Amino acid sequence: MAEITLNFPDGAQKSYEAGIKPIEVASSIAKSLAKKSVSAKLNGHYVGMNDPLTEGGDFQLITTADEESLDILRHSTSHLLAQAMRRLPKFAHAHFGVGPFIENGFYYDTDNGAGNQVSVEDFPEIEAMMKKIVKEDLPILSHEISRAEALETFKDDPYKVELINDLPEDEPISVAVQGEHIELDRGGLVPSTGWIKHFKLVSVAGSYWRGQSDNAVLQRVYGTAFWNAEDLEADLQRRAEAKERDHRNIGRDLDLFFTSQKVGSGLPVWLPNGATIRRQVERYIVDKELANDYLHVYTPVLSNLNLYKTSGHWDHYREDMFPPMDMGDGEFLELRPMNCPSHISVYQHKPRSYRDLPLRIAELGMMHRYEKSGALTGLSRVREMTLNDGHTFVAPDQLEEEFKSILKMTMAVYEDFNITDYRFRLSYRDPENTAKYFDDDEMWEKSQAQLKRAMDDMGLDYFEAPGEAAFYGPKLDIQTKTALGGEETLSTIQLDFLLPERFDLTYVGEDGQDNHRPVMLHRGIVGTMERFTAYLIEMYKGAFPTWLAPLQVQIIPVNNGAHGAYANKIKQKLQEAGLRANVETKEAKMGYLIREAQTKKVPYTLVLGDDEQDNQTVTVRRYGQQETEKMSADAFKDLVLKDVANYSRVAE
RNA sequence: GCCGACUUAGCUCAGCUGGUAGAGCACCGCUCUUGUAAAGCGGGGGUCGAAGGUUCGAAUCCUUUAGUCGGCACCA
Repeated sequence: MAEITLNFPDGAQKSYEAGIKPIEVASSIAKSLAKKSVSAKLNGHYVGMNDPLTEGGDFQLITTADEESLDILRHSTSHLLAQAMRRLPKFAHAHFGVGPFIENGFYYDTDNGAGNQVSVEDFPEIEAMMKKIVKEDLPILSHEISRAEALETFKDDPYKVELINDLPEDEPISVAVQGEHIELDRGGLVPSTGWIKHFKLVSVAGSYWRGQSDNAVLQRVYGTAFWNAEDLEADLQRRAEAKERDHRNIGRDLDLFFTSQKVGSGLPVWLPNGATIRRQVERYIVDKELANDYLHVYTPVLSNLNLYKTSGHWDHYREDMFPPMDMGDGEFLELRPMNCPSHISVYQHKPRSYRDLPLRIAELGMMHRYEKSGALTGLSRVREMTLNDGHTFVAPDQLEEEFKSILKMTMAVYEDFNITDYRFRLSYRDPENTAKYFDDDEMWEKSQAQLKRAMDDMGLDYFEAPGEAAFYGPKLDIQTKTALGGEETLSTIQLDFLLPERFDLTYVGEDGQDNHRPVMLHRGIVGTMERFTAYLIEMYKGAFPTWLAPLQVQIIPVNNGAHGAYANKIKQKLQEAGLRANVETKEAKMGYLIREAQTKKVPYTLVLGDDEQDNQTVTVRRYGQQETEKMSADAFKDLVLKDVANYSRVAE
């Protein structure tokens, strides 16, 4: 029998008889290792623990201690789900799409025919069958098959047939078998169904086959799995707690904003509390921009449609714009979907010299987009929004430096908000589908390289995302995760060689010629006020830092009659210092009022009675704390002012 | 926009197979009136998302429609 040589990750080499299984290799090293080994990798490809090794090479065992093992578990759980559904009469003839692991679990796309879709009500029955199959502890074995065999095996599964037909000619096709169930599969599975003990089906939702909106919609069943019950329980708990962070719930509980059918879908109304938070953010960012040489302007939300025809927005986004208003005299007005053409008009208003550059125009610009109904979500996806928009016009040789300075300002803002969880994404055009983008290969190559070079210069980590560029150029997007786990763009810096061309922007160079073409940078730091506020709500779970809190100080007189006047005096003192304070006059027991101040997450609660009044002091209780502290009214004022001045930064 | 689920008082929700609406919190009133997470009693409030239909009778069944939610697609 032939021998094969395996190279282990620690550098060791060992020879085995060909046909040996990873489980046997593991046992030869240590019994305990065999017990916790989930799968193996040979030369970077998965091999099941019970599949024979026919060749040597770099060999690695994956154990339950490896992060990767969770992916394997979840991938296996998706197969288990499919097998269980097939065993139930109701789903015996269901067709299956793909069933991969994802970040927090797995999903499987199913098609049980219109009107018979799987629903959450079916979950208990499916889960019960899954558990039964786990008990059967069916071995999971993989092997290669020919294309013809594969097509024969999956002939009743049209989606699988499509997948097989789309595999490149030279790609080997493998399947995974567990009991009566067979899956088209590349590997990375647990040794047997008995390994899958702790799992849960989470939700089901429609989803286009292969992500193409002209394809059929399949029912995507989501689930998750863990190695032990505690982790599963903790994850389900996390999912439930994430809902408590949802800005839509907090927005209602704290009276921040509402949306209603009466006003219109996707058109949020900012209540006083929410408006206060927004106003603080707006004042903050405008001041920051002014300090960074931005020139703030006001431009109309409504403009001549031709502006957007020239810019290309009309061509690219007509479907997502509000219909133009026909004024009857040949003029068409459009609710602007973007502010760039307005700021370009500012640039064009008079001849520009190279000495003016970089020219930085900024505005809290309100824009309207007719977002598809299914996309609307609270404040994070709306039809009317105000963008923290800025456009910088630079000479081509100033581009990289300006890019870097914008990025520095952005990161300084993040520090003030104590935003630490973000990633840089370089968004390039999709090389497979260049039709959606401005057609100038050289421009794309050059600007994408410039972007990358600037990031490398600054020594920042990033990932590259083909297909995420704007139609006019590549961009740097700063990505974050929302409370509910969604990926979201917080800030963006976009390179634009196109619009200066389209609008024929020029500046007078040192040579006196007014034929030099500037480059534009589009940037948003705190994004739209709507989305950013939603983000803040979720990040702080409604417990806003003092500088943003709608109400900063709640004052509770022990007795309205006896201490009301003193309470009002303190309130006035605080208000004169620019703070937001309120005296509670409701007739209620103190415990009740204290509780209310805490549930409304007011940063500071003052209780004022005889003692305070006699000594001109206040008794302070901070949000989330039980202890109280007595201090002079002035000391308290200074304390809060200092807190406000610190923004959200981590206290020194 | 697509698929599915949901829509009952300001909020959270109950209301079995059709017999014309209920709780808690909130709100208002009264009683109580001095110290850190819910005092007691009483009251007002809903054409059950909307429109059509079936029925002697519809919150409940059917159709259409709107919105919300979960995803997908889209996201300048």
